[in-house]
Amino acid sequence: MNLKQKIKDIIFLALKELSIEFDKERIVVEIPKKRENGDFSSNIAMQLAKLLHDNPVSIAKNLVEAIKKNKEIEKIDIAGPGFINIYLNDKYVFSGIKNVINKNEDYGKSEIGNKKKIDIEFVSANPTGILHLGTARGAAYGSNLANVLTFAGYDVTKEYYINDAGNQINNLGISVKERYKGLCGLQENMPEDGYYGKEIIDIAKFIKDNHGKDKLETNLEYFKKVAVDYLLNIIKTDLSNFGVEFDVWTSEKDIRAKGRIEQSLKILDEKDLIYKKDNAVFLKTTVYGDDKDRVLIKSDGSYTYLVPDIAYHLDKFDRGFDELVDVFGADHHSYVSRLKASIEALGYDKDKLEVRLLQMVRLLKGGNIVKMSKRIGDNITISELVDEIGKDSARYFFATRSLDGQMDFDINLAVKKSNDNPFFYVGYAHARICSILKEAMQNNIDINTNVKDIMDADSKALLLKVYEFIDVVETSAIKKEPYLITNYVYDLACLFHNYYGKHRILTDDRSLSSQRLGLIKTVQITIKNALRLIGVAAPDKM
RNA sequence: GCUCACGUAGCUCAGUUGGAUAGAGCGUUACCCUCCGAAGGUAAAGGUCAAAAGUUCAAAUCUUUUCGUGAGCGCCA
Repeated sequence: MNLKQKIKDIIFLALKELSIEFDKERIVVEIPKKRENGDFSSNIAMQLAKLLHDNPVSIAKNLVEAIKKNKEIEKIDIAGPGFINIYLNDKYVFSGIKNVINKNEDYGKSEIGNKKKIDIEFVSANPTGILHLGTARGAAYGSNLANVLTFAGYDVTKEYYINDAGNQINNLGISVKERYKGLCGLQENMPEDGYYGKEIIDIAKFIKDNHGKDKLETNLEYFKKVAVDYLLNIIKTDLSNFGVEFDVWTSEKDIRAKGRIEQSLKILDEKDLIYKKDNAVFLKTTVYGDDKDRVLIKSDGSYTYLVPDIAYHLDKFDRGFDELVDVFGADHHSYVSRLKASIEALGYDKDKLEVRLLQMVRLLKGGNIVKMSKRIGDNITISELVDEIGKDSARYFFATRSLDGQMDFDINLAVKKSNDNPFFYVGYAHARICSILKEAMQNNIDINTNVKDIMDADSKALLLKVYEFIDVVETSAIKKEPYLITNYVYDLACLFHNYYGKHRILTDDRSLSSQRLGLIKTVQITIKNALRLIGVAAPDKM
């Protein structure tokens, strides 16, 4: 149960009782920063002041009378310019402990998603190199978002789009072939826009080790295929080690083979949205708000990147999703308007596609910016990241940041300061609780969920924080901002550490001890569930 | 020049349906282990919320302008 939502309901009913018309969704209930301002507070009276031509305090007075009647409410104040501060009844609050413990790993789950089918496409890095730091951010985001949405009751598909056709793959094939020629003792002619990563040489070596010089006369298709397979394999392994798994891998080649391109072009042509100019074929994206029309077929007869992408989105829409999410790097932001325009041109609702842009990650080494480029190959790969600071620590780090705002990642600092990582702070809270629970078990002290003797302000504050989890999950899902989970779990850990310092859990009083155990068990469950959503395992001991 | 982000403590960042005295961590300083894990807690110091104007009971938050930082502006993807 979402307590904040419950308070909204109570206020809504009170308004009804006073015959005041007000949209329920517009009622604002918040958790005050200061505990003395109530467990929950609302500015509803101030919002209504203008509407009712009355002063907020007198509106609040009437509302308070109506709200008071609910048995869950202990006390209600009017403060300052007209805030309504609500305090919940202790008995009511503490009776929820049982529920949290019974639900255990399902605690925090919500139904707001209503099984809505949603497709999240992320990473989708071209198989022309190894995944680096920048893609790690997108990988973490997409994976966390999928977890949160699933927990909130959505039907989620995680999808990776493989650009395994087109120009870049040609370049890849050529690069590998040239490296191979080099290894075979021939003159190497690496193209200027080729790929210079170490892994390209590895692939060439791989071919040479298996086939010697037999493949020197083989056509480019062979090199392309070997390279793509080889790199995809690494990409899958690296993602898996980073805790990121996909449900669907869609290949551009397959999309082309299915005739999706011809199908898209036909639809656009029938709508008269295509025209020829300067020997090229243009799509009238300006009709749908783009700055200028975009080329679909170049004057040399080949497709631009936009064509297979339109075909791909057509394919996704036809698979029956209620909503599509694309996660792109900020360097593709100008692409959003033409993609949306294209979707509208196809006759689909462009608002069903939500594009999330993630700002760039800058890599620092000892305070200096390292230029990251897949072509040059000077970068930190995901696997190096996992090796150096650990999967959980890395995942936690990316999860703390919202998508907007670029981030600097100093690898030297990340390694050195690993003990100061907030992940350890949260993990430590969990480990501490586990340790206490273990100690209790050895002394045959059971958990008692029937709490009645520890209804002090600190216990209540801690428990209310636990209850906030479900609201955080819902907000995080609606806003598609998984970092809210990280913020929350940090706050929860902070409250717990504070509580631990002030209140001894296990004492000579066995009854009191077992009640406190019930309380901290809810904290442990919540931390564990929250961390699971961001792909991090909660440590039982450290 | 145009488009999109961002600018909050020395550093890294929360504060995003406008709300009460703007908050954490790191770093600095002083305390707290006879006792469930001190990878912790308590406290101090640190702010013109980039700047200005506007909207209103109320602005870090919304609007406009200016400055700064980053990304993009292709018949590349």
